[in-house]
Amino acid sequence: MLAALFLFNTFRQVSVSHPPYPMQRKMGRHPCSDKEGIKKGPWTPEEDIILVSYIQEHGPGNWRAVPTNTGLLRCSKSCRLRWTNYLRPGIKRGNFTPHEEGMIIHLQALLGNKWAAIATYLPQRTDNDIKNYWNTHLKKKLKKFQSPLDNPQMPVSDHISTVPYNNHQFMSKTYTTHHHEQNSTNDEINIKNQSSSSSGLFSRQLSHEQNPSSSSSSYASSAENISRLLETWMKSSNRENGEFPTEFSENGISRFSTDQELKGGFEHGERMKMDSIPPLLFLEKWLMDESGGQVEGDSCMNVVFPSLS
DNA sequence: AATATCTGCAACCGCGGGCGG
DNA sequence: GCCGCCCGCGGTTGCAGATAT
Repeated sequence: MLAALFLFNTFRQVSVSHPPYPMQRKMGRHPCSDKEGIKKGPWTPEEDIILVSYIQEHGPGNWRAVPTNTGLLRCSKSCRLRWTNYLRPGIKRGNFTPHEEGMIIHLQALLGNKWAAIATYLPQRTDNDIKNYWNTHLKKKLKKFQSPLDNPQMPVSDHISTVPYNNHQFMSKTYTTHHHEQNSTNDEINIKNQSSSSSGLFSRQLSHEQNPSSSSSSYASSAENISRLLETWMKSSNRENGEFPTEFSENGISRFSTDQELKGGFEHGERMKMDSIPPLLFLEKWLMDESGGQVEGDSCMNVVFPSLS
């Protein structure tokens, strides 16, 4: 337990003095809060933990009260954004699959830049992620095949269905079929109605939406997000003083592809890569080792997030 | 190796809708 | 109906890292 407390306290200190996140930077104008003492820019792991702990206890919403009740020096808007775009349970990060790409392309063609509406069909992705992916990847891809779009006789969906996406000709079959069943003034409701009576991709997606396991306030999922932050710090600490185990595997599968990966860590101010970070199990294992087996499973979580116990 | 340019994406801003007083 | 507050959305910014020169 002492080791665990040491871990948490050290984490707090390290995250403040040597944040793995980039230092706070200036961004745009300052209306959300021109008030003194309101912090902006990237969130630190410490802030993330405070926010997640609070939301776990009180649930999301009433964002205005969050900064007051947590002591976070952030405006309510920033808290909400951090939660919905990053810390919220069930968020999938990393590369978009061809399936997801197809969904986005076709939904964008149908709905326009209604990212929130599009995101409802990709429950694991945030509207911000989808928007970013569209602006940085898909727009360019589609541009390459823009010449057919100059033909005004051709429906938009037909143009898009001609895009030679690697392995998902399924897009053409499924989506355009649905699209042709309706006129050009489709809206979200029409799509839902269609999908509910078909066995296509939309319906599969919708069935997921109707059983949104990810929408429940699953602490485990939320903890996974936070665990990423912790693990990054732990990697960094390991590099500096070597007091963490160099390998941990579960079910015979190594959590780290290489020793170098584990020891790599991040330089101060280096930007964090969220994709390649292993789960909370590493933290559990280390706490267990350090505590002689006294801290494990839920106890681990209680140590890291004492407010939840 | 040094510098310039490009890319990805977290976080910001302003606007508008919903709601209660 | 008006006002203020809260929240969600879409567009934009600016930095870090990657890539090109």
